[in-house]
Amino acid sequence: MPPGPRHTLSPAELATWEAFLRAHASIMRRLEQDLAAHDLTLSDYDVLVQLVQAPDRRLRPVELSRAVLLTRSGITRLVAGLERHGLVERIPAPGDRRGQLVTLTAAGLERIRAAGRTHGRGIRELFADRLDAGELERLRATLERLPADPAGSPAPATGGDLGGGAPGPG
Amino acid sequence: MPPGPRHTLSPAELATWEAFLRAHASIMRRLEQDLAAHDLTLSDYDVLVQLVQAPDRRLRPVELSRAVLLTRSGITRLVAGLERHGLVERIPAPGDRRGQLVTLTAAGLERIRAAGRTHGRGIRELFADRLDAGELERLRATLERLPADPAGSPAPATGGDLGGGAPGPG
DNA sequence: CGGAGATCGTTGCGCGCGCAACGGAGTCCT
DNA sequence: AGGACTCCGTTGCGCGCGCAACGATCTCCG
Repeated sequence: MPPGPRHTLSPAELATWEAFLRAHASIMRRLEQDLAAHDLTLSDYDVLVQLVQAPDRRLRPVELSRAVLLTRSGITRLVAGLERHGLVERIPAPGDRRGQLVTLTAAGLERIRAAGRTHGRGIRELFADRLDAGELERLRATLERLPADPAGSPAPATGGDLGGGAPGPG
Repeated sequence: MPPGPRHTLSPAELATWEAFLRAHASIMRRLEQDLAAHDLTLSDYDVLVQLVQAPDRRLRPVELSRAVLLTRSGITRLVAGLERHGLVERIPAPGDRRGQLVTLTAAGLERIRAAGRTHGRGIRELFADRLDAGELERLRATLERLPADPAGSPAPATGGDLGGGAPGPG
């Protein structure tokens, strides 16, 4: 009974898969701890990064939810927290009375810059600096053959709010 | 001002890092959905797998917490859920009146076998089958150069319960 | 033996987040 | 104009999980 699609993972496959999980878990935990020193979660960080990169440093919540791995409701509450801490402000969106614009404050800019240095250093220590140029490039090529879908199944154009959902990679 | 340790991530580094995050997020979401069809979370699955592999298919909760990415309190509640669904039983641990043994029931065994097929197929589709043997081996070698620490900083032998914590990779 | 300290499982609390549903507002089509 | 969809941000609810603290128990050592 030669090859054909197996129904078990080979030891090599299993070992690689486990190394993948292990590496991700360890790195993320460390990065999370690092950001905690700046009083930020990883999601906070992602959102603030989107804001610094945005034109005029302002974005609609729904755009944030598309750019980051969070639903609209998650964004609502996260932004509320950032606002309480004075890192962002919410102003009514010009030309759309439903929505608002989330804008980065000076304090927010300072915070994300400081956190960004920490975060960048962490990624280098835990990830980038451990791989040489060739390894890095091969890793990228390999990873890009794995799934990178933004969300679950696409949405049929049904009724109300239903839809493919917000969470896409960050 | 030639090389020296930079303070920014190069575009190549950033792209690889992002591919890493993206791949992990997409794959995990899919695997989670697959397991939901068996009414299990990823943590449920991990715990059940530990049990099938254990001698006599029974383990102490504290051993589960060491084997899996969960604290003792997480294990308590997760096992309570599994017990409610009849997948495990808890019996007093012989020789240690503090603790118990979590044992897999027939239903639990059946469930983990079915879920295991689904899960294995998912990992193959999303991960293993997308890489050829050489790629897989190189990926494993690369990933094993990244952190794989079980927990945060090691614990000084202080007082009471404090300690490096339970969560180790799963 | 007895006491100090460590370990086990549990529990109260809080956080982060998704899902579903809502009212208000925009858009499109007749 | 007006009705039907669609989209926006918010909110109530529930889940999963860590942290810290507790009582019960085990262990080690004088």
